Amino acid sequence: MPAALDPKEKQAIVGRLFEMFRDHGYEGATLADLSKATSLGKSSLYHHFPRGKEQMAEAVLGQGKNFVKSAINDVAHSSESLKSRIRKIVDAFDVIYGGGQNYCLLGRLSCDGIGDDARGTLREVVELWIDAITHLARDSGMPQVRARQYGEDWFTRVQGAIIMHAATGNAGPYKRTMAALARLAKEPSA
Amino acid sequence: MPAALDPKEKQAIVGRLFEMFRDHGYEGATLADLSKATSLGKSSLYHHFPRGKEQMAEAVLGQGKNFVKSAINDVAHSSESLKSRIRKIVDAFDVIYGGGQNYCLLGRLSCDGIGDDARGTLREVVELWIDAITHLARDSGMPQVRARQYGEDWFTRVQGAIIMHAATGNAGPYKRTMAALARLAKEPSA
DNA sequence: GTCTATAAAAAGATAGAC
DNA sequence: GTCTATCTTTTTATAGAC
Repeated sequence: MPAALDPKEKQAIVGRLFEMFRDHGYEGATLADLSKATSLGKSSLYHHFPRGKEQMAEAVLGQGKNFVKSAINDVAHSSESLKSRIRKIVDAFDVIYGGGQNYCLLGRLSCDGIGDDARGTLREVVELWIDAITHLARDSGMPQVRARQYGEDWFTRVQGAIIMHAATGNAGPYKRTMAALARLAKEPSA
Repeated sequence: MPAALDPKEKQAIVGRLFEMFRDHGYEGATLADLSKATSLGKSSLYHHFPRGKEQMAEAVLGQGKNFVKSAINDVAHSSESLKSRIRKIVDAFDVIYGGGQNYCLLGRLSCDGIGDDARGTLREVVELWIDAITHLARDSGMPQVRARQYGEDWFTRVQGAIIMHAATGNAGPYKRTMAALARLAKEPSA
């Protein structure tokens, strides 16, 4: 059990690692970068993550999973009105993506050489995300198969929109993607 | 003029570099990797690309630009029927993306630390791509503003579909994205 | 134009003191 | 739990022979 410091502190450290992996990718984030970002020496990082970067990526994806579970999936399955759930979810995405200007940790790491455990968690996060949107689409009146496709395609559009912004600075696709989700609450079926 | 070998050979070398940058990203592709992939010693690579990886990435993106220009943009603006143009373009994407199983060089490098010249070329390639799809949408009967959005959003979906496949192995979004383009030829306006 | 050899820098990882 | 110091390996880059 190499963890024995305040969970709050640990979470804050993982949060800094999160930003580094998100912004620089797995290969692009060096130990020196991660050390500086956390204000911890390299040895301290190894104390908390004995298996090095690989374990740090796992922790970061675990935090991402917690976020998606609580701020996206749980909200989608809550008992609030469809409109209210969608608004909260769009807001959550806007926060984590800075209105479409940030990179996405999931998209970034999905093409990188992360370990098998991290990759498994990555898949779980994506599934939680898609399941949430599928549920919203279902509640808007779509039949199951179509709702599932909607969920997959909406995830797809978000990921692509992040790349679009990175490549050209154009945030239009991101905005339209969020607007499309909001329309689910207004149309009998989209 | 550090280039003085058969243009065909050079093109083949850049093609191998293309695959390495596409599959491993800019940071992830090491000189050792690139050397092995091209069957050229590191010194030989520096002979052809004196500024190292940065210049290699520029060459690779230049080749990508040529491809998008000739196999996508020129085709979109040709005098063939809309249906025929769309089929050729979908086929071209299927070849370069292996039916949605390959990574995309553009998406990959757009988040990496490439140099300013390479980034400029990257933007140009994306613009050629979007312009091509916009032109097809226009020809299908869409008004200009909507057609441009269609082009941007279609690029977005393709990029996202590549990430979806990388993250989960699901090629559905890629297939649906290609199918959506094909539908442009069948509907009076989509 | 390509190679072997080598240098210089950076990255990942560990030892051991405090 | 954190640090400084150190070590190993990898990566980038160059020199110089062929």
